[in-house]
Amino acid sequence: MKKYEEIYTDIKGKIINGDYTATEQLPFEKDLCEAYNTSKMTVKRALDLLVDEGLIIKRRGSGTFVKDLSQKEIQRITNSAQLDGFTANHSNNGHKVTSKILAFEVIQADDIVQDKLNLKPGSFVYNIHRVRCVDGKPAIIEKTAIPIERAPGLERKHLEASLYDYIKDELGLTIQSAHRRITVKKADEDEARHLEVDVNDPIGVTEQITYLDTGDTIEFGVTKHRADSFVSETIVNN
Amino acid sequence: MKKYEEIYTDIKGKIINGDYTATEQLPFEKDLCEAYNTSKMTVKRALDLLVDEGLIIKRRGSGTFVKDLSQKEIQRITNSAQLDGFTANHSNNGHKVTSKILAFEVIQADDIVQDKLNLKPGSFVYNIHRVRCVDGKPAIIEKTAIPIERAPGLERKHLEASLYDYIKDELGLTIQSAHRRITVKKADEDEARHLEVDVNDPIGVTEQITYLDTGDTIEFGVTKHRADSFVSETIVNN
DNA sequence: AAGTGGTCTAGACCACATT
DNA sequence: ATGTGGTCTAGACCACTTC
Repeated sequence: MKKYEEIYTDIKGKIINGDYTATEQLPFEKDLCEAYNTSKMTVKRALDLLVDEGLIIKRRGSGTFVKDLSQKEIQRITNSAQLDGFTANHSNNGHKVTSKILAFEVIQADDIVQDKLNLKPGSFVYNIHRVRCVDGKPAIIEKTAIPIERAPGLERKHLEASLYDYIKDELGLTIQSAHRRITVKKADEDEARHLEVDVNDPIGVTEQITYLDTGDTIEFGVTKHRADSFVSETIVNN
Repeated sequence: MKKYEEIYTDIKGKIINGDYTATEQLPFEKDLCEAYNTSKMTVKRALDLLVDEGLIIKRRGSGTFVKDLSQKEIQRITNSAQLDGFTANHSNNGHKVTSKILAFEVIQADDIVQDKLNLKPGSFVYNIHRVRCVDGKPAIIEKTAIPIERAPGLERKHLEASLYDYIKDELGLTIQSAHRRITVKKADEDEARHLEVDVNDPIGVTEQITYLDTGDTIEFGVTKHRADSFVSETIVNN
């Protein structure tokens, strides 16, 4: 493990278990350098990770402090996993994820998909339309477009399990990032039927463009969530 | 301006105006060091900002590349402002923001507010309840709790303009970060009346804890958005 | 084997806050 | 004046990709 990760993990642990409490001042960087027997840049990097994560703040001239976080807020920050995909996200919590496949076809990308995936006009994509269930209850409707040349050999059986696993394990590709956009709408008849809610019930919509570590787009997805299972959490630093 | 910011700004500009196009390889860090007459760590830092922002990706052993972004996606990334508050966010776009104050009082924090702001039991907070309008049309309902001891002298007139301006300019405090949570709900009668929508119409809800650069909480706010004016965009890196 | 980005160092100097 | 964190350097060595 990298040195800055060790320091990061160690200090984070001390915040979680209460060795460092809310608003408490951490040791100075100088002292942390001695304690961990390392250089200033490395300590700074470890602390910056904690700043990004929302656990601490730094003030030039004064020092470094734990944020004024409630215990619940610390838990929330600690348990967040962002880029794992629907299957992993829920099965890690002991739930069973299943998929009902409504459509699986190869079509020409429409204007929106073409733009989002930055494809040439007339490009073909897999068009996948699934209802994802958690413990047998429908949770989301997912429409996914994947450029055919980036996922050759995609089959129906992959859709019943995890698309992300197929991309990672079978294609050997690495997902690097996702650009997300969240909106809200009323359920239309289709959505209501599939999600087992009433027409006009509120729905959380996540649009997502997913990028590989090559910089190429791999997926454009629109996900429609039942209101009762939709939450999105982020931390914004200045 | 800091050197890494200059390099960051320069390269970002070249991506925006098309000097570097989608999927194109950037010069090697070594060459950028020469070009900008600086050291490796500084170039690396500039590039890492672009990675965080979602514009480029780096691959050890291979090089640095512009992501496969559509022109629209580049615009979206470039125009995002996160921590500015409602007033600034909309008036910068040439719109007029007004506020209707529904409540302004000092009360004891309830359990939720107390937890979110990490206050001691029995603490007092300003309780502010406003409808915010853009160009005369209601856009959001905002309930805000502010610990009284952190914002002494808050008056009604500050609420008609921007609360953030008051915090920044008159109290001389600096906002450092915000922890956000987005959910979805049906409009109840109150919400429908204030937002001028129908009962049970969908509503986007943003809960936000705002922190100062001291690490202290300054605000807990719950914001209810009309569906037609609600969007939230984020970039998730691995 | 050569070249890429990633980590880490030991230290200089700077900007800012406190005393 | 002292001490904090922030920036930057010049270079060593490492992990990984490509040839």
